[in-house]
Amino acid sequence: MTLLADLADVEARRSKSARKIAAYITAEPESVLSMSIATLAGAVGVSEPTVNRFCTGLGRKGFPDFKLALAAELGRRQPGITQDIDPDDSSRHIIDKIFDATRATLVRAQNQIDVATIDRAVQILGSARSIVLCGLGASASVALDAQHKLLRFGTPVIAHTDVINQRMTTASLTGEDCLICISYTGRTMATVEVAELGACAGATVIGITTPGTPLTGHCDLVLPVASEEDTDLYTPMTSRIAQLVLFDVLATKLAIHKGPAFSDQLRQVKDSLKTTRYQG
Amino acid sequence: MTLLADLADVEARRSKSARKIAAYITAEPESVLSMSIATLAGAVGVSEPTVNRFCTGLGRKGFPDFKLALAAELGRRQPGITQDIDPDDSSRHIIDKIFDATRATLVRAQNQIDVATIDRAVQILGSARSIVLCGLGASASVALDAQHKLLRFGTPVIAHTDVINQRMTTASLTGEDCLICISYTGRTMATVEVAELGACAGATVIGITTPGTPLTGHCDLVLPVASEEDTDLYTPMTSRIAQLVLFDVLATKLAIHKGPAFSDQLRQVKDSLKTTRYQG
DNA sequence: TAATAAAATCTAATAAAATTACATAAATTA
DNA sequence: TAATTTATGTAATTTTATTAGATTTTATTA
Repeated sequence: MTLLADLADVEARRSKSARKIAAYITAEPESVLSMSIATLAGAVGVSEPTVNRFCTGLGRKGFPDFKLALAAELGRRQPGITQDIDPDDSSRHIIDKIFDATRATLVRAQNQIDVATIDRAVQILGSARSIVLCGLGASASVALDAQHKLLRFGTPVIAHTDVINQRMTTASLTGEDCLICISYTGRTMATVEVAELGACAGATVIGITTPGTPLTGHCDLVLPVASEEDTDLYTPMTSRIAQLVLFDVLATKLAIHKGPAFSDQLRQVKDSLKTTRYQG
Repeated sequence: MTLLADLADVEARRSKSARKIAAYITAEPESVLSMSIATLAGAVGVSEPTVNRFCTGLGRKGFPDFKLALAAELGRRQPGITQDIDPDDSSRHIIDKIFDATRATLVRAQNQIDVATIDRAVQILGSARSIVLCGLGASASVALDAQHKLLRFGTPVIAHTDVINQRMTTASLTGEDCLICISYTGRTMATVEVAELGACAGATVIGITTPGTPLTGHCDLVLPVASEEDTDLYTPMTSRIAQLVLFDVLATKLAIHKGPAFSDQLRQVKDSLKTTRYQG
């Protein structure tokens, strides 16, 4: 179910008209849902059969079937309404609400991701001499999770969750090093100061935070994380989940970036753990 | 979840034919997507205009529009099939695949949750004298995240990510303490041994792991976490996300369990952080 | 560069599907 | 039980999508 991604691929592989259609649909997919094949053909400037061939070419039965697939895809992208938790809710309700809220956060984060920014971050991580991760509170465990993911790449990486250690390490970074500061609020003074220290030391600073906050001022690159919470007393903070998945994306892209020879190293790291486990 | 919920409401409010239609669609919504209005009318045993009126009665423009809404709704419910990541995938594809895989894991975890088990876990946590969290590797950051969530409840809680410290602490637990062991594989020897130590010491042991693994043997209560991975080299480990959300559920239920007086304490903890942040 | 072949696209005709108008039947109420 | 409202079905109409065949565009080769 990667219809929208397939649409992006059309850009390269298919004919001129197909590209025009794909571009139009990518630009405003929602409006296509309420169009007939004639309306869409007119809007794009091609004939109806061309639109129809476009749909069948993408593996659909026809235009209506294509619209259904598009609707399903968009539905997945549209965050459901996140509802506050009521102390009187049943356990089942609470579970559903928390999972729904988490999914909604993921959807928002996914929509927010800019491919070019990710690619630049991967470039930076791939060429960094060392990587330092800083986070406090909930962001501390995100930093540690990221450390665990990045360890396997061979590049020296450390997550600091102690303000003193963060400052000591950061102050002695060089232009070849990369500092990743994680803060959901982007306002934690200690973390902002660490980012500033890192920037002064010449390190490339990547911020994983809410855009437009004090932290972003000291960052060379900001990976925005959807933020729309802290409204309700009981609803948990879900943005850290989005941050974790963001690191999943970075680590995965980095592994691919390193090339096929590197996959042997990944396997070695995996194998190194075998003796620590009871075999199934 | 508007449309499917609306369908359930139809049961009560609308006419006989409308109920028949709603029942049919509720029973197998996916198959309706590939039906024409005539096919559906035939399957249900009503006329085409009746189906049409049913759709408009639910606030849709007509049958095709209804199908689009249904497709969107189903798309939100059922995460796409998790696809392995191909090194040749575009960045957009990789991002979508990772987010989809994460959502799929969440859906699986959500379906797997047993309300009674959660409630029992909350009971245990609520009455524990102290809580010890143990995890290694990826589970270490889950333990730390859980610690961060549980800190605000006042009960002494600590996450250990060092095997020696884990054993030392665990061995000296009492029957009033609670030990939470986190391991996605359920086969990490060190963690299994820690669980055993804790059980011998008399502590209540909660395992957050895959059912049917060595770890579960030493647990008083197992919170299962959907596991279906490690197949692909590049696809990231998503079960830790499910574990985090599981802790969100536990912490939220615990906050409610503690009663309304406790919400003041929650606010105090929140307020205690204010001076560490730049105000927006 | 011109001739030829392949493809992409369009116009027009056909088929399919959905909607509307109107008639009939069922249910509800006085 | 008759009157009235509401629900449902039949058939006609309209909208929408698909197919067939002609035409143009693009690519290929002599």
